Amino acid sequence: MDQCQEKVIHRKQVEHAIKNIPDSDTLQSLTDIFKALSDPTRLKVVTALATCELCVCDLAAVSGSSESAVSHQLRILRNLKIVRYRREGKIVFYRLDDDHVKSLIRQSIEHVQE
Amino acid sequence: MDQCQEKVIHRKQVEHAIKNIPDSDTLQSLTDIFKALSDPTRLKVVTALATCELCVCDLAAVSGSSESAVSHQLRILRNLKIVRYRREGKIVFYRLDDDHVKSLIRQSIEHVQE
DNA sequence: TTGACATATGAACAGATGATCATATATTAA
DNA sequence: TTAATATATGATCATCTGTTCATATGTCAA
Repeated sequence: MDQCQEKVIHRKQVEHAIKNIPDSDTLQSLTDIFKALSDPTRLKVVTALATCELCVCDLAAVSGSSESAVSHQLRILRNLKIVRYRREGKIVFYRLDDDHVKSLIRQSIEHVQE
Repeated sequence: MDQCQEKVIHRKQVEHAIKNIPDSDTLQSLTDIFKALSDPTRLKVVTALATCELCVCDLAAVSGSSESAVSHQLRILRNLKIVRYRREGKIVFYRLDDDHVKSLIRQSIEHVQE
């Protein structure tokens, strides 16, 4: 936008295109959520949690990875507010924080399978 | 699924959750597309292309990165069939391959902005 | 053909990422 | 309190990623 100015060939279209790019906060949120879902372990965890709440041990079994690895990934998902958790004694149950991600994945699957 | 079997605490839920995880081909396609959209340069390029076709130089200006960097990213988007291109003389015009990604991003923006 | 321009690509490098292992924390039961 | 269980976390490390720089390719005009 401020570089390569004299080389821009299609000025009108470029200006229009720039307007369509989300503001940097939105852009950051988008890349965050896409990145969260771009790892197979995390995507398995999230799709599993789309059915019901599960504990860390369940999620390790479901995703086929170690409990430690899952726990690390759950922290990432927690920080992004993609999952919530509740503790019940020794066990921590995770669930999706809301249904946004669920419907996003559902729609993505439709796209991919066409 | 085949490891940590004796530690699984909620067998029923785990079995149900596993059924909800997409098959490995679908999973791969999903992580591919999410990964493609998880980089700010690529996401800017894709959202820009949601308005109209643009050449590499335009996309460099639009995304605020070098033409070389954009070209590298465009190859990734090309390989994933997210963008197409056509050459017109010296200039190569890129556009979205279909509207799937466009609507996916549109929906994601709604999620993020709520 | 030569030169200029638009784009593509390979090599290299810094930074990010995800798994593992060891260890720490939290909870419960004995 | 101690031991056992479930989870969390820090350090480490191999791998992956995205950019830059140099160079190659393709196209057109002179």
